[in-house]
Amino acid sequence: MLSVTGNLQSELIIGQIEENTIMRIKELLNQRFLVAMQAAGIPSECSPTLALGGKAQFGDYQANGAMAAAKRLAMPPRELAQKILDNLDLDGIAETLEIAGPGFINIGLSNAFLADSLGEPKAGPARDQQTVVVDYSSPNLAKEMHVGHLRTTIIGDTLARVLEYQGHEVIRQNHMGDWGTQFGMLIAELEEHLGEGEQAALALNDLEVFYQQSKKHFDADPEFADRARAYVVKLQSGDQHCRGLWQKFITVSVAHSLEIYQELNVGLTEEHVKAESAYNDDLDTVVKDLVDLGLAVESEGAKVVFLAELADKNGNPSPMIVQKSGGGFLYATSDLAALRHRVNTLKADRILYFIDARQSLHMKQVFATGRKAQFVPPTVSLEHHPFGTMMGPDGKPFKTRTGGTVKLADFLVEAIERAERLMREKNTDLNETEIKAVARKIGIGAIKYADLSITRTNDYVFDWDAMMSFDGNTAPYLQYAYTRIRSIFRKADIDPETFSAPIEIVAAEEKTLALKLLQFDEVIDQIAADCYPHTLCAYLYELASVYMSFYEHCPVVKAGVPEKTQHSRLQLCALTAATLAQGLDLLGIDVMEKM
RNA sequence: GCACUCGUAGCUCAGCUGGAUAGAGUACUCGGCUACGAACCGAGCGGUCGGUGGUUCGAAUCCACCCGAGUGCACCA
Repeated sequence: MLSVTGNLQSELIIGQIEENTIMRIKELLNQRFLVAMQAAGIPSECSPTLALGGKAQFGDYQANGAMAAAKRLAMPPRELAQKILDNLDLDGIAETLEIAGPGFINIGLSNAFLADSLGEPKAGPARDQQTVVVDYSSPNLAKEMHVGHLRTTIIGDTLARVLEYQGHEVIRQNHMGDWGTQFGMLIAELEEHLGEGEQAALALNDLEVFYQQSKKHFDADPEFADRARAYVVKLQSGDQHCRGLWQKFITVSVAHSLEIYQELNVGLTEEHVKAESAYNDDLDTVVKDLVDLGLAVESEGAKVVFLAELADKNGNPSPMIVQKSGGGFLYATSDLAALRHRVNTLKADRILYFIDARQSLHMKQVFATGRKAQFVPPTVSLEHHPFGTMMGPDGKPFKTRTGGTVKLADFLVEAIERAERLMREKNTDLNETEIKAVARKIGIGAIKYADLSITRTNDYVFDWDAMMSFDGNTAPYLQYAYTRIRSIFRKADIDPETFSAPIEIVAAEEKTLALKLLQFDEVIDQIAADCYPHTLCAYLYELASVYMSFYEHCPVVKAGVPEKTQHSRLQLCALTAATLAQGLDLLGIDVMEKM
């Protein structure tokens, strides 16, 4: 029963929901509770605080806001909960509503409501579309990509995909390091190789070896070291010869990175490369502007921005050098130039940085300076989303047996080989080419999932065996769940892409699966906001687990299943397969028909 | 010294703006295939949430202090 006010507001709010969102159950319940709470005379600041039902006995969702509101109104909480229920309209949505414990309201959704919701076509999200710049991967081109580049590349790519899925305009920016001091040394080395008649591509066949060579050369030969230092200056001031050598080096190194991206199934291509050197011509201006604004001052010969907002307890401001005493620029300078480019030219509403947690202070400094200099208006969101380090099974940073850095290229090869070996241990009826193709999807998927499924900000322990065990919360388990579903459709000789039938929910396992399927977009919303992809992994794992229970208890194409039931279950299967594939695709992981 | 991050089952990890008896996986012990793919499912075992105080109807979650680990702190990126 609704009061007049409640009814009006109810229509208003409900109208908005149905107009502009896909079915988001939590949002729907939240709105209905808000209306009921207002009708019950509860101040609008009080939230219904909806949560998933912790346990089966607590319902599908629970509203926990009555207790806080009761305290505010100095009323017995259960009494207030009852008053909310009296004003609550969940006709056709909830089947059971009960007050439990000190004042929890447990909501049991109706089977028919869930079934109908699954039948509705998915509307595209109509929320505000933003232009989002996503800065990720950004390897240093002086060396080969190594495992340290994995997290930024994988997590950043997932967020780019998630935001695109939501309809935002995503601009990927690969801020490659191609302009550091080491490049003097590298092009001096390259010059010698070319002088001996070697081809650039050959000399640079192994960037890691090449780097070590030139470093050794630099340390051992003072004359070479002097030339290297001179080349840095000449390069940055536009000397044609140095620029030519540099370009040869960069071309090879960029190509190497692009190969890795392709192998990793990451959506970064040449068009997303916006390397440090691209901002070279703007660095003078950035510093000049900072000086003119009085933000950068001379200190010990360098131009430094002192940030009082990042001062320590003793009041010492945090210094950030934007120009060296010798006149050279640092990465802080090019980061500021990039910031301005992203705001002014790319028109970003939101700029996301997926960069190692060790850069946190640096990012804070860059953001603070960008704000103070008004390079970035307050309407633009600047977000550093840090991540931890990948550790080996010994709990120390992941290295080769000999203690060296692990090249990403080698790492990927090993993952695929391990996947192939495991496949051969199982009984697979795939032929040789199929095994190769599937092993690639499994190996790469396993690596990415191992990384994505851990809370981003924590260090994580990487363990080949755990990741490749194909048991528990791993990519292969999800891929397996997918193949099992597709197998049902093969057996029934039905095309899951075009199949459509009404859903009828009877068994408990069917309800659990239906509810889980409907929660997909709630999860995606959250990830788009907080940039923690592990919640998507957790969701997909739960979905697959719930499906497996359904699979055990609810026969589909076995003998004796009535056609109506069979079709309903096939529809649940088709939706599960589609949701798994969609979710994995957002993680950059492929599925396959058989494995 | 200062700053940031983190201490949850033997191990690897979840725990959403404070909510009910802290959850998964793994390991270990049982049970389930004349197969919609057992690379699976089910059950059991396993916890003083680093410690001590505080805030309140209610704390793994918020605050303070301590212990322990990692990382970063002006001319590399």
